[in-house]
Amino acid sequence: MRPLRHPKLDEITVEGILHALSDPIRIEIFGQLASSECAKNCSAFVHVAKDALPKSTLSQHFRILREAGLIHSERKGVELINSTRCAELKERFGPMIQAIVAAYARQRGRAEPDRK
Amino acid sequence: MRPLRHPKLDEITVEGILHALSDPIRIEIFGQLASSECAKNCSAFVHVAKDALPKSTLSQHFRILREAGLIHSERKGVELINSTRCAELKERFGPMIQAIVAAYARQRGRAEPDRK
DNA sequence: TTCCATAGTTCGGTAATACTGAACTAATGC
DNA sequence: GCATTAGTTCAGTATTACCGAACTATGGAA
Repeated sequence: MRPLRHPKLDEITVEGILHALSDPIRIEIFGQLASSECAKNCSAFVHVAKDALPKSTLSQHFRILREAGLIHSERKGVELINSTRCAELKERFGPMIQAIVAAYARQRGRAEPDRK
Repeated sequence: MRPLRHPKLDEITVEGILHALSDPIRIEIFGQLASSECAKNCSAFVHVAKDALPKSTLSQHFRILREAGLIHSERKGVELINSTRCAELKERFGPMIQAIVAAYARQRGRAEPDRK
């Protein structure tokens, strides 16, 4: 099992971030991680889509978020703990990421106005 | 030749915008359109990449930007005049788009600090 | 008009990415 | 040891992207 690759700050690009967040599942995962600000394992997101996600798919999505520099993943026993790198990213990408998450949250809000 | 498709405001999604801008060529095109705020034809962007772009490729990139709702294209004689839809997008996506363009401009700035 | 040049689009083949079931690895506990 | 849980890697298929060649649309010149 190859070690988890986390890019350095200066290897992170705008295009890479946009690509990572241009997938509905990934932006949903990142949005939830960013809003709750508490670390979560991968399996916590099995139901982000309407159909349960295969874990191989989920694993790829986390890899893409990680390699774009958006999240940090760390082994903790048998599971993987994921958290955002927002603090590190703040200076260079903070406003962009905040604006993206906010726009996505508003979009979700109007798509499902009757969430209980 | 099928007519140009411009999505309505409420058909435009965050993911769609991010996908359109997640390509280096497209974000460069959009950035230039947005910063100059003057409409340009497609061929004006043949040299956005270091190698000249085939026009079929360029055509696809403009289609993707258009169908994501980011630009408006209009036939004017033999050429296509492209401009951003920033005014329309302002309310729902303005801060996000501004932040993306700004982050990308800064990134370019540090990649080529010696532009003359 | 017909012909030609210019600006983009569409088509088709190939190359690169993405999805996901099955097999595998790593850590924990019995 | 064996079983369980959490996630990764592999491999086959499916989708998407790139780009040369052929095509379409407009405007001007002969």
